Amino acid sequence: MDTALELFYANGFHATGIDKILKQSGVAKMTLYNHFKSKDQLILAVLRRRDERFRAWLKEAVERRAETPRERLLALFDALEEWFNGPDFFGCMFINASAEFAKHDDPVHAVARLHKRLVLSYVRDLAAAAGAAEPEALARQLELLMEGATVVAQIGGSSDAAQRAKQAAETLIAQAVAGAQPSLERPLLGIR
Amino acid sequence: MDTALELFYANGFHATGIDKILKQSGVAKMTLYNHFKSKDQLILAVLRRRDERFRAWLKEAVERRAETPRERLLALFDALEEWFNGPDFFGCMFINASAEFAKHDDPVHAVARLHKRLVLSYVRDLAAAAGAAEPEALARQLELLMEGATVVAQIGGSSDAAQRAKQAAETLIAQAVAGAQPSLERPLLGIR
DNA sequence: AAGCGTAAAGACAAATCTGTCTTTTCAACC
DNA sequence: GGTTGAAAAGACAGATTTGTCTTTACGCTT
Repeated sequence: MDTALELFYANGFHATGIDKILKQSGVAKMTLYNHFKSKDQLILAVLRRRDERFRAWLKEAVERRAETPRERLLALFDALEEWFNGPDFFGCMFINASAEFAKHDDPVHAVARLHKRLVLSYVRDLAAAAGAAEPEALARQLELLMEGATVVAQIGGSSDAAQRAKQAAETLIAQAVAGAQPSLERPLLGIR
Repeated sequence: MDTALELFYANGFHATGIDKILKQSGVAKMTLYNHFKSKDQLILAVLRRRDERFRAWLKEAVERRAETPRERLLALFDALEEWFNGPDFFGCMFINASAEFAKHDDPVHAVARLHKRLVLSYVRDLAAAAGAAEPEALARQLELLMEGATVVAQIGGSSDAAQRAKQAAETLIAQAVAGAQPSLERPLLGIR
C-alpha cells in the first residue's frame, strides 16, 4: 500500500499499472488480489490511508508551531508551506483523485468529499476556539485559501503560495474575530 | 476536438480512449492521426483551445455583469458561480490535467501554468484598475480564492463556494484599496 | 467530366491492462 | 519434525490501448 500510494500520487491512478506497483514493492500479484478485490478497491484503501495520515500530520504540524487557536489558524499555512516544499509534492491527492474520477457518484469522489469535510471540521474547531463570530463561515473562507494555495503551488511550482494565503488569512481572521468576545480577546491581542 | 474536449473533461485524459472520441465524433482514425501526431498532441491542442475559450468566456461574463473595475473583481466570483452550477462542470480542466500529468516538466503542465498565468494577468489588470495599492499582491490573493472555490465546488458539489469566496474577496479588496488613490476612489465609493 | 485529395471504414500489429490460475517456496506453529 | 497457510513467481486469458496500413467513397476543382 505504501508503494501504491507513492506511485498513484506521483503518476496518477489510471497511469499507474498494477504490475508497476507489484514490481516496485516486490509483492506477488495474487497476494495483492487476495487482500483487495480489484484495483479500485486498492485505490479506495490507499486514499483512506492517505486521509488518516495527512490529517494526523496536519494536526501535528500545526500544534508543533503554535499554541493559541488564532496562531494555529495561521500556522495552518506554514504547515502547508512545509508540505509544498517537500521533496515529493504533487498537489492534494484527493483533488487529483477527484480529477481522474470526475463522476460525482464515484466512490473515490465520496472519499475525497469526506476528507475535505474532516479537514474543514478541524479548521472550524480552531476558528471557534479563536473566537470567530461565525466559525463555520471563517473556516470555509480559510478552506478556500488552503485549497487555492495547494493548487497554485502544484501548478505554479510551489513559489510563495502558502505565505500569500497566510497574509490573506490574517485579513480574514482579523475581520472574523473583530468584536467577537472582546473581553477575552482584546487584552491578549494587545500584548501580542 | 470538441468531442475530445468534452470527453477528456468529463472522464479524464487517460481514461478516455482514442476510439471513444472517434466513435462519438464520427471521425476516422486516420483523419485524427493526420492532424495530430499522437494522443498527447491532441491533448495539448485541446487544452490550448480550452484556454482560449475559457478566458474569453470569463472576460465576457465579468464585463457583462459589472462596469467598474472594483465591481468586476467581485463579478469574477459571480461568473465562477455560473460556471459551477452549469450542467457540465467537472472542475478546472487545467487542474485536472496537472493532476494526471503530475511531472513538473510535462508539456501538459506547461500549458496549465500558462493558462493560470494568463488568468492571473487579467485579475491583476482589474486589481490595478480598481486602485489596489499592490495589484499583484491582491490578484494573487484573489487567485487563491478562485482556485479554492473551484476545487471546493468540484469536490463538495458546487454548494455556495463561489459566494463564500466572493465575501472573502470583498474583505481582501477593501483592505487592498484602503488609502490607495483616495482622491479618485473615495468620492465614487461614497455615492455607491 | 476527369482527376486529385481527403476522409471514412475497418483490419491489423504490438504493447499493456486487469484479473485468474497453477506451482513452488517458505515460514510459523503444534 | 511434519503440517498448514500464505506468499512468491510466472504463465495465461481476454479485453483494451495507441498507432499504422489499406481500401473504398466522396467532394471539389479545373
